[in-house]
Amino acid sequence: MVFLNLLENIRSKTDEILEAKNCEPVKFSVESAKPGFGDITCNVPFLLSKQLKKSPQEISRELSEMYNFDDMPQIKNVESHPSGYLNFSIDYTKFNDLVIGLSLQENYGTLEFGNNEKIVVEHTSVNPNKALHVGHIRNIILGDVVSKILKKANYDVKILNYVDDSGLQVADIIVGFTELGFSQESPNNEKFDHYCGDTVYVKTTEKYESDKELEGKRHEILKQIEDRTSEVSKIAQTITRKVLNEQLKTVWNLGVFYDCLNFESQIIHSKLWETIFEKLKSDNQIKYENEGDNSGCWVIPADGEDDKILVRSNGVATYIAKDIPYAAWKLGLVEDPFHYKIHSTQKNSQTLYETTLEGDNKLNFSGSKVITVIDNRQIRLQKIVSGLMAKFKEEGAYTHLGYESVTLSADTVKSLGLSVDGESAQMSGRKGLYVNADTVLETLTKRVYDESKSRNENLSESELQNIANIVAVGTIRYEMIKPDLDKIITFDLKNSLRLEGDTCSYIQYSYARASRILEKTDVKPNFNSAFKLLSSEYEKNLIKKIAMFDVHVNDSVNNLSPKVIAKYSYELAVTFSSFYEHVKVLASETTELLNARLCLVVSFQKTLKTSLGLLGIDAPERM
RNA sequence: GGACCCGUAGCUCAGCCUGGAUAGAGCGGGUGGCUUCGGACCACCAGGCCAUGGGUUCGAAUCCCAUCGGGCCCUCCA
Repeated sequence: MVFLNLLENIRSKTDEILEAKNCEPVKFSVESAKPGFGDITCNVPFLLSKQLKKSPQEISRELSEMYNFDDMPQIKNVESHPSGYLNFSIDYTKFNDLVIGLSLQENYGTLEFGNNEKIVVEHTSVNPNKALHVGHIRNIILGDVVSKILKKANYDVKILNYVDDSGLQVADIIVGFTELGFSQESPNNEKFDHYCGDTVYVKTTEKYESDKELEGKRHEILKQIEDRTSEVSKIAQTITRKVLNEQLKTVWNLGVFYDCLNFESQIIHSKLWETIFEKLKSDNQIKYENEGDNSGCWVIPADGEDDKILVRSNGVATYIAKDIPYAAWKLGLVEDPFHYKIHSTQKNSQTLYETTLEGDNKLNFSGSKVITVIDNRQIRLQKIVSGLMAKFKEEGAYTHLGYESVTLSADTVKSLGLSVDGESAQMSGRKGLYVNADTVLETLTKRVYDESKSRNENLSESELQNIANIVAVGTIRYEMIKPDLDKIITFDLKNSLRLEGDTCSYIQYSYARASRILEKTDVKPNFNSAFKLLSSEYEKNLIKKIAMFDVHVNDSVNNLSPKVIAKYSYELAVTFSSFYEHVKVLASETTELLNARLCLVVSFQKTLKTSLGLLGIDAPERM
């Protein structure tokens, strides 16, 4: 910890001063100051104004006299600003050594939040009947980055992907295969998930319009899928597995990996629901309706809303009745009915497990906390689930990490050969209104490849491919993480190809430039030296930005907010770019200064790499 | 009808959780900058009644209420 420590020390010093003055405790802030107002700022004079019946300015003056930084050499002084703030200045002649030293450590920015507590993150959870589209990417990347941030905060994170292999959407493509005669092999080597989504699913649901009898078939098929011994169920198993495996390839290409796949069909089969159902009844969490619209149903009350039906009058459980046992399983509230077997070895060579009802291999993928990443359209249901879990466990044990959906811009819709009313449109699998994740990644990779090739004459084919991949994946990730969770992302194919300004490639470029500096000199940075020579504004700004990494990690963990790290990475890159432009490292006047600056460049690189690493983005040496 | 989310520069957004100094970026527009580490860059200019109206407060883009505009959810569908 660097900056957080500094803030914490100033805070406790301030607390001591307030105590000495016999003040009532107040909740004041100590935070990094805006440029021109010192380095660190505290607003406590404003908050004491009423209590002490003095102006903030007066209090500020009084307090500023009472600080003593003998045990905090990194703080130079504190000044009382005419506005009333207390502004602290950093003594960079001391601060530099501390920051540069710590930034080299492997665990730089790591915080102790989790105590190695087990926490489950579930994300992706896409029906295995189609290819992933840009909307799914937001879910996947958010889930992945949140897991990485939690790991950085020392949680033991288990990542799950729930495979809904027995829903109506799956039944729809099975109808296509069994009733409409679609081939179970994709034509022309088309990726199987694309074939199922783009052709079978769209064509089948289209046919429902004109063929009501066919539409009735889907429910029949759905029933047969749920009977694991049926022929249809076996076809469904084969098809969904094939689609899932293609989906996983896409996900792996984005650098996302899981610990375990959970199949809905097995959850249904495991009778977990029956266990939970009894528990809900005996705990009086649900009630049986004898009259009214819901007569004959088991319902669960939702505050401020209509009751939600859990079990229909015909005795069949609704879909939310699948979510509840699964949530309870994730929290380890029920005896684990599953065994585990290896599904595959992922692209990063990490083993991926899957649930199975056979075998005897026991593993544990539950956690004392659970985070479920699902878009905000499901917020109502997720509230019911988390409300129930709070009653079984404790408040906050089950968290729904929600986010707004991804829509398509009018231009992008038109490029798909479809029409729109407004400026954007919700994606729809049925209407074929979506952009596949693979398509986006391929288009972007090509774009980066061309760009990089035009800038580098002497790079080999494999180097270019590697750069294109790193930058393309980074760009998609960055664009998905950067906006607030509550903001709709309007995806525009053309706009997504931007590589200038506030983009991932800008950030990565700053890293590549740093690499060039280090490469062009024979001097090996010697960190066993003093860095007080780094005294220009550009150098101090960069050091301060490097130091503030932990502040942002802290913020992003506390608020489960990945975008904080995206913003920090960009700011760090901007600060370096300015330094790069104004401080000519290799033209340094003395060897001491050259060495100090080279060390700063290394420090920057390490910090940026770690920060980007939390976003799952690679930093290229050259691009 | 009920629930939730959004509204900040021409456009896309940050800041709002945790109220405080001069409301920040990027794109687009305008100007300047490579005989010096890579121009995917840097430096600068123009552009804002922070949707509207009330309230709380010494102080509101930020908290509360209402209104308007946009989105989304609310099936014995999954």
